[in-house]
Amino acid sequence: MPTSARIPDDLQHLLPLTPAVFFILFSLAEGEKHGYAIMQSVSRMSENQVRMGPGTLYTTIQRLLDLGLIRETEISGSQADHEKRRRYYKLTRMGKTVLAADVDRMESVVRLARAKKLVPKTSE
Amino acid sequence: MPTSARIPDDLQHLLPLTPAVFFILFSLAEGEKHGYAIMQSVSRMSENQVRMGPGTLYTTIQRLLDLGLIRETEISGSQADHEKRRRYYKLTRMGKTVLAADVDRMESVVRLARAKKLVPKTSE
DNA sequence: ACTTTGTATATCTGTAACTGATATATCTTA
DNA sequence: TAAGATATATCAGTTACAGATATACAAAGT
Repeated sequence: MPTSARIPDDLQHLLPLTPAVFFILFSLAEGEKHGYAIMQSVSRMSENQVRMGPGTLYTTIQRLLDLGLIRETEISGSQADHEKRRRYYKLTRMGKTVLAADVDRMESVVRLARAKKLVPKTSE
Repeated sequence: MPTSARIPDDLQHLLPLTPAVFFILFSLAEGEKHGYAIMQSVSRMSENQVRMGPGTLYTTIQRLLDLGLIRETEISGSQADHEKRRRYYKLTRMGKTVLAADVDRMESVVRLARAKKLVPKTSE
């Protein structure tokens, strides 16, 4: 299994991921996107529970670039005019690893909660 | 089922819970605890991944009190001397509801991630 | 033709949340 | 009696986030 790399010490402190970071990484796990598309997909995925304005979006994107969790892609091939101003991002290998680690962590928290019957299911 | 109340608008913005808030509520879901015990249980539950110092702990406790998600309990009955300075807290009904909502949210995120195969499992 | 709405990125200011250090005091154990 | 664990509290600094504002172009309505 290839993507199972360990997380270096200087990124360990990111876990657990903050909601904004998590959703951006999670959104990019679907495939590469530009900023505005990330905003929309976060709204959609969270059923409008999470409202991420441009302030949070673009500053967080910048931080994730600096951390090396995402990177900007060179869009090749034919582009319509309106696509020229878009800036596309994708997860780096490290970004995938960090995201996967946090999903695993969440899964074990949920399992623990259910097992101990600490938390009743509210719906479904 | 009784604990399935809806979350009022003024608390909706708390979701998704920040890591610090989540862990304190989650820890108290096991039963009432004092602050120091919360710190220890967070370390234990997260296998030392989450390090919550006294700064985060006590300021977050104060915030959760103000929000009505936890409340201080009157410890009745016999107490050893060293227990007198402890301050015990427990989840309120609203605290349980908010925690349950966030666990549900996490569960659906994990399910979505696995279903779409967005995120490979790193271990197990 | 013009106005509104949507797309798209960026920045700025203020606030909320978190971090680490420091302080204080008691209890336990060596 | 000194050290380390228990226990709470506060303070100063930083990080992360939120909301507003700005810019600019595209699309669609009237």
